[in-house]
Amino acid sequence: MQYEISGASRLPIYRQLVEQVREGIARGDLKPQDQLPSVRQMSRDLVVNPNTVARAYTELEREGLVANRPGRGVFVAEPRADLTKDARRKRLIETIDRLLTEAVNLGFSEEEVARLVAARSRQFHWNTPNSAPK
Amino acid sequence: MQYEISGASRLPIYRQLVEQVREGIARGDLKPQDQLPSVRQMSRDLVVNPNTVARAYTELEREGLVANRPGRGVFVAEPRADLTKDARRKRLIETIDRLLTEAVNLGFSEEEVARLVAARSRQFHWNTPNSAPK
Amino acid sequence: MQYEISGASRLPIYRQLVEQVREGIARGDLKPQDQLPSVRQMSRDLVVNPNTVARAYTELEREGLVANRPGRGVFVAEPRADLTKDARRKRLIETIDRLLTEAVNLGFSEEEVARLVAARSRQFHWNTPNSAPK
Amino acid sequence: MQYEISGASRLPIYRQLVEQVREGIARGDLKPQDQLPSVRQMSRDLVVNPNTVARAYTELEREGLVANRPGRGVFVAEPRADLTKDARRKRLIETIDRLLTEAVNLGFSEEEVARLVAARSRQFHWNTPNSAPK
DNA sequence: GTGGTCTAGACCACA
DNA sequence: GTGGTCTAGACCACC
Repeated sequence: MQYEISGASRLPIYRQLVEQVREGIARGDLKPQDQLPSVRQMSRDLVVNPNTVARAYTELEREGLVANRPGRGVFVAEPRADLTKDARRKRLIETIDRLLTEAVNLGFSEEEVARLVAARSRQFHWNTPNSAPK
Repeated sequence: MQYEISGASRLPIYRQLVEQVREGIARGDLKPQDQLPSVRQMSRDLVVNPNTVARAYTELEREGLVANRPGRGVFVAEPRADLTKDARRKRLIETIDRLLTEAVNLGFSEEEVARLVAARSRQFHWNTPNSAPK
Repeated sequence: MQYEISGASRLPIYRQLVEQVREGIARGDLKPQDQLPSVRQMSRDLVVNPNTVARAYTELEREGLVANRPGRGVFVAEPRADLTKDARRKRLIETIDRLLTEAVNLGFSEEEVARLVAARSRQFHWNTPNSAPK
Repeated sequence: MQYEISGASRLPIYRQLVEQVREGIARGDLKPQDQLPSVRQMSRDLVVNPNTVARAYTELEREGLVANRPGRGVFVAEPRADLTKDARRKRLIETIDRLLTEAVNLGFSEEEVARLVAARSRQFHWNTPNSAPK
């Protein structure tokens, strides 16, 4: 996978990295057990401070998306479901409401939003209903 | 409308206020020309500094969602749509991708997301396709 | 670039700063990716409160003219044009009418105004018609 | 002439009035010696505080655009030229530069601006070069 | 070092 | 009463 930080973004560098990994996993570009570049490698590639990369990895580990195996590297974790169905629903609904708020404020119609969501969905790597954690 | 701020949130107070007003407008709880609580009133209610409330209102004014009328109060503005279709689309798609990323990471299926989006949509106050800015 | 604020002006300090940066960009004295003086630097130079400078920068960011990169500084943004042609036209015409009103009240003739506008135009850094947003 | 205040404007009411009279004179809708509505009349018509109207008239008198004849009313003044040609030029150029700054920032081309200025000029009531104060 | 947020408290303009 | 501006000074996140 290709990582890049936009010096021009208002987003802190470490957050840009976190987002890219999160999205990489969601799109299926990163699969469980894939190894991420080492902190030093990544920091050289992107010309950023190693501390900044380490911080991004720490954040991702805290979320359970990657696992740090000391001495060997950082790997994409197996999907876990440490949250209850209810907690996960609640979290998703918050994000959905934020999306709908923005859509209404921007003047979109309900249909346009549904259509755009469906269109973008095709680019993601969905769990089959069966494999979804219960 | 009821406003509340949570000290526990990672979101700054003024952003929490902005979000709540935005959502109030999107849900139709706040209608054009409705008066918002005065800066001082709100600052007393929420026990925050008046400057913090004023900052939220200023931000909302810059977005065109409210109009500050010095000496008279702050009011919900008539909906405008100054942004090009392109700029608005781009902004929405970013939010959609964030949503889908989170949904996949949380283990939801494509259908579940579509269903939840449709369900939550009913609580919002959509523009009719005709009145939507082109 | 040289910045200066006049205590005698009826314009608030932060607006004076905003105007000067806007004009600097329009004249081409400030180019995309140029770094502006840091908040603290500028506040020392002009002997104003850092908050006042920060407010000017925030305002400019909301207009899309500069980008604030936390921890790194404030930079001139790449030109964007998110506003619809209509919204931009309306805004410009308001300013034009204010100009013409003043010109008439000051006793200038139509030709003098046109001539002066043309003369001053040469000092600005125009978009080529092709690169202008449609 | 018809006056109106937009409760929705961010501009103070008295300034809205000042602007309308200024523009009325510049467009030729108000001619020298025309009588303006009395403070009480105007305050009733627009449903605003008489103090607010009085304040607008005071401002206009200070600018020399109207003359208050105590006991008889407020009248549009004869065009005067109490400012030197140089002072008037300087003032106009400031406004022109503000216009050009905004035009460039909004992405207009030099030609578009010249065209728009010419178009709007036709709606104003220009002094003939001869009658212009020297 | 950079910008971002918040508080406390002051003074002004507007209605 | 309303909002708008400014200062002083604090603390935090980021690089």
